[in-house]
Amino acid sequence: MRLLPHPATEDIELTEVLRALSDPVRLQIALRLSVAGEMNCTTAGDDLGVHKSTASHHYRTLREAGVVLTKQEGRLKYMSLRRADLETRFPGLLDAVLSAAALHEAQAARDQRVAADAPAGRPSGVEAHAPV
Amino acid sequence: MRLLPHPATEDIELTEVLRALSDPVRLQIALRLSVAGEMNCTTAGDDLGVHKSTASHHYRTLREAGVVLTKQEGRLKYMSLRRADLETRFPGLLDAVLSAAALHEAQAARDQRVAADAPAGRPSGVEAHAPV
DNA sequence: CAGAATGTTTGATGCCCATCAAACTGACGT
DNA sequence: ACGTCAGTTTGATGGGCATCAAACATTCTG
Repeated sequence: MRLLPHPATEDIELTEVLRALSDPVRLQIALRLSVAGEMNCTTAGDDLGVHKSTASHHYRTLREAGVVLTKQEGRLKYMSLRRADLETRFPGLLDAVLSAAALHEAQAARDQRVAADAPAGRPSGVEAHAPV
Repeated sequence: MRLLPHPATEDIELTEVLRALSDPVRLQIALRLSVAGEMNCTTAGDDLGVHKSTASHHYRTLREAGVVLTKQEGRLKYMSLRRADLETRFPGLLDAVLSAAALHEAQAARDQRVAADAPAGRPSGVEAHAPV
């Protein structure tokens, strides 16, 4: 079992983590990892709608930002969130991001069902602006 | 007193917010706003080390992402964090980011003092890796 | 050993972004 | 009106990033 190169906990940078999580595909990967714990890359990347080389690029970005830990076992690679390290360095951050992402995903799924039920309906209350 | 165009609370997107805060300059602006409350752009952008047009670009990015609210009063523009809106949409997120940024900034300042005291010293414990 | 499975690496492409400089706009003071 | 102040807009530039396709490396299996 080999470990790929990762940044040390104290070298994880806030802006890098935020940038890593600001991509929809990578956020989705992180969300899946938070639900399923350890996953291999194929499982994590299934149905992401991107080419496998693109997914591989995202795995690397997440790893180099310090968001995930990757270890190789045989011909498979397993990723997991660096929960403890991130909690040490940026308390509450990962949970806040993942909770928000989970809610957002649930809402998106709801919107899609509504759109399927009433394809010509209004766009789900987006016109009710109240920016102040 | 005029209000500039902003996204509605329910239209603020997580990935946009994360991307907006993943730039060091914008994170610094957000941090200043969190300490000082409402600020005009000149005050907020002082000593950021970027050209005023670059700063203006960052103000717009923060506004369009839904992070700040901008209102114009005479020839000045005042920005403030959309704390309540962000808390509604992404509970705990902004506080986690700002706390982490504040700590990180304090650490950076400490590192700089240490570097000034011992310019040829070791690079402040970076060699103590413990990635597992 | 041959072949399949699991990712990674290497171009190539197109887009977006951070930055600066210079011109511009809108409001205020004299 | 004239000049100034505060900030925006408009190129221009350079760099990075997301994506795909194709070739590659490594490991397991028949």
